[in-house]
Amino acid sequence: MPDRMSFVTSPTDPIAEATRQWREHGWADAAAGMAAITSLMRAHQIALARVEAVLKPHGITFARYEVLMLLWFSSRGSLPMRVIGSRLQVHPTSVTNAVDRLESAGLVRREPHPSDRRTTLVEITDAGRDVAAVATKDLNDQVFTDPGLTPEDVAAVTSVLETYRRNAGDF
Amino acid sequence: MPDRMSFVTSPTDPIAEATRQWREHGWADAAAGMAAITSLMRAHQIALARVEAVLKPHGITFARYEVLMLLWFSSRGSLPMRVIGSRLQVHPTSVTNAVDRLESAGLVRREPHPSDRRTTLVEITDAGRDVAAVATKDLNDQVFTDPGLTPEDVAAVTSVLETYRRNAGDF
DNA sequence: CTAAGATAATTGGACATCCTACTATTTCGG
DNA sequence: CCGAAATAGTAGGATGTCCAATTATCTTAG
Repeated sequence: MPDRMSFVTSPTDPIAEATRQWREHGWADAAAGMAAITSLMRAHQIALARVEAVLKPHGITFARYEVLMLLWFSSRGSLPMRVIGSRLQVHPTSVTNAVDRLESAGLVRREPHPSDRRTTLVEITDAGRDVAAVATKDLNDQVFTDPGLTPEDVAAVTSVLETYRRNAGDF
Repeated sequence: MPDRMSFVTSPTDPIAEATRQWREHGWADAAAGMAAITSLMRAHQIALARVEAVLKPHGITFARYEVLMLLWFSSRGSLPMRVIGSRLQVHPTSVTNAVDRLESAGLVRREPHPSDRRTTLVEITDAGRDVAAVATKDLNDQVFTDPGLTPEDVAAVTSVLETYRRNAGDF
């Protein structure tokens, strides 16, 4: 009675299935790379959803959280837009977007740069520091402390992706 | 003259810097998980940009490419919208969006399901098969065959992310 | 010292993703 | 066998990301 029990059988991993297809079509040399990159896409989707779910009650997204933490950790509590974009490796327009929303929520404020009038400094507010602290506590407790892998696997994936990022010129 | 040579010094990895901050703030237990997940976000960004750059000349995005490949590999060349969403693990509205654009480009067509009128079948066209074939060749040549990591690292990251995905109920 | 080039930020447009309805079917329990 | 519940797909809205173009402001070469 295999059908009655089908709910306990593991469906095939779509990526394993794609790998099989790649080999069958004569693309064996590319199969492993395809699997790695596709895995990255899916894993990202899963991780992002988990993180966003924790942040949602605090009224921020991961993109805005990253901006907030960057400002929180900065010595003056403020950074130029440009620096934020370069640290987070996102397009200047994404920074504008994130800062717009953070500013509307009162978590940061824009200040003119004292010596370069092209530059806008983004400064974290007290409310921003509060949100950053509470959100970080929740993220640490609910996601980062147990991200869903063994500590060995966590270290392994971080290490390999560090190599990948360095090779890509990420830092 | 360290300043004159600064262009050859490696700037600090923002993730390594964040890890240091996490430990300093007493969140050592969460530091590794934070680093892993943040690495995943950055690596995803890099990989997606590379893939999209290759697909752009073919007039498709990675999201649409995945739909196209799923249909190409299917025995009948067609699948219900619902199945596409469940294989790719994306929201039904994302499938609607991708299929709308693929259909506008003539790469797929919507057909009524013969027995269930709620269901829409998406069928790949000849033009769709052509685009899938050429785009795959380019992706294999320009990205997947040499994704930017050693074969060992590629295997390692794929394996760990497979565990991650399985733990998350991805398959 | 001025004009050309570089840099900082923003605006507007294109896409992808999700969520919350909402409609149309199909399935199923009393 | 009929009405409630489940399922399939879509429309509208929010968010994030990128690109191209624009405005303002430095910087620098001649």
